[in-house]
Amino acid sequence: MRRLSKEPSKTVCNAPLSVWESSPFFAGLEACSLSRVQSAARRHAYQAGAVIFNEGEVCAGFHLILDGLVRIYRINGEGRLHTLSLLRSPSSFNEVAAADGGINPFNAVAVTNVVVMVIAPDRLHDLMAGDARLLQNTVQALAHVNREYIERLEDMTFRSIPSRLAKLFLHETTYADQIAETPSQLTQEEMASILGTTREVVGRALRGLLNAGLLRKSGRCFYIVDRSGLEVLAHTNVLPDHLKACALPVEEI
Amino acid sequence: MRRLSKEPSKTVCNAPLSVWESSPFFAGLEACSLSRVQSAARRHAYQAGAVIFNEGEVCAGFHLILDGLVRIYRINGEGRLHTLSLLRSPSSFNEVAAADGGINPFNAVAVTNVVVMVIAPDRLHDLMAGDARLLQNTVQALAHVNREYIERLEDMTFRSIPSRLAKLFLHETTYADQIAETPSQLTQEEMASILGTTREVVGRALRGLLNAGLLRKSGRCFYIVDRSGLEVLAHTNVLPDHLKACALPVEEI
DNA sequence: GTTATTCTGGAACTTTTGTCTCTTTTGAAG
DNA sequence: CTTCAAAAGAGACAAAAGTTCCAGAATAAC
Repeated sequence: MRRLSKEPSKTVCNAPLSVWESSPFFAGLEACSLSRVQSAARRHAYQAGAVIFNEGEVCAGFHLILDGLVRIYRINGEGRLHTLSLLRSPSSFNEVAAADGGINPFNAVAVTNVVVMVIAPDRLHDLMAGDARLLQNTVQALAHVNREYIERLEDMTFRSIPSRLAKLFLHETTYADQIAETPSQLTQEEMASILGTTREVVGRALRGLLNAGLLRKSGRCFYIVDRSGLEVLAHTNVLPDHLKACALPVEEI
Repeated sequence: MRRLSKEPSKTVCNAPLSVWESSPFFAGLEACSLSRVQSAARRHAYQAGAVIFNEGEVCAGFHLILDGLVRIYRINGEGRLHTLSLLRSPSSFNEVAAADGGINPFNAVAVTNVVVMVIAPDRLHDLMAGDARLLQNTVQALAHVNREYIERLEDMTFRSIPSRLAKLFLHETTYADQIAETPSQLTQEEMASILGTTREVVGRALRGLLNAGLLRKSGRCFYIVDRSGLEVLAHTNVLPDHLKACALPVEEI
């Protein structure tokens, strides 16, 4: 995880209001309403690596990222980790538990040093009761994450790993809002945890995409060579015919 | 799909109001508000097999099932079908598109003859604007489906097919609200489309569960023999050690 | 009843993914 | 510049899932 940049972004602290306004959750609120929201929020800071909250615990509330990178993930019995998203400012998370007051549906850790604003579920309910626009925004935001999960579910159900990887590089729809780093910055381990597989498998798939001429590599970074080829792979689950020969291991050509 | 019962349920028509009241979406609304909602809804009837709406089309609105069985599904490029849920009264569907006014995120077809009440997204927005409780309910409902999708996503990411099958039989959390038929009534084809795999693979997994003594079969119906064994399998992804020998093909014992 | 259709059982095989192991490369820290 | 740890490359193998095929059983239609 070395290559996820550890430097805090500088832009935020100069204009803290803009973070609130640029979050779809608080977009379009009247000034007085927004300041009520802001005074209901508590500031929390976490060191790199620190746990923000765990899955299954009583609702940790709504979190808005001011600074830093946050990993949202689940972990299964065998210890395999599935990264649902990597988020940075002005993204928010845990809207679902904040909305229904239930347990946290996933884990959150600080990848870098992180600063978040937290609104407790009770406070959020009060705020929503007093501001129809905020409630509207919540509905919109929940609908949005919902669509993202449906998309992810279909990826896991139907798409091969090379196909998911192609999609990650294109960071289409599903990943666009969620993955904070460009794919070329991610380690293979990191990609594997996003795609729900292992490092070795990602490595193999990357070699395939290189051989097929869809990507090229410079140092450890990958760059897109053939965007339309990646799109075909992402959408159809198979390499286009005219690229198949290139994708074969060298000795079989 | 023969074995999904085609008989309409009888209970509904006698007390149409109760369907509205028993839907979490409309629970707790004041009488006048509820009747406003009801007058905003339009009744649609579909014959068995008829398309209710398609994925990607402009929002078909909020649907509340009065009678019959509805399949919610997605389909991929190669024609494989993933059944997201099988719903009957008083379930509702397409809340997400109704809430954000976007395109339908999935397909819906009538498995049996179906009667639904449909509220157009604009009308729903007006209703929500005039009733805080309805808006609250919408938030709750969206949060709920969200949790279900996170759960399904993890199933697809981490669980083997025997494990998912065990979960289907227990119809835990995720499936409890969604799967209208008891698993023993579903055809293997149907189970496969729910689990995101093929009929043959389901058949193999079922034989495994039979051999392991977790299920027994009578005619074409399966019954649970060892609930705790199924739970272990559903949660850990592997058969408990003391059952492994039983699960081996006969000639290897 | 008989026939046709749908559903199931199951073998044999291919492909994909996961696992294990090892070496090599890279970049960061001293 | 050297040393070290993390990351990547890669082969060999195992396991799981998908595919193809055909035969037999159950149910619905006639």
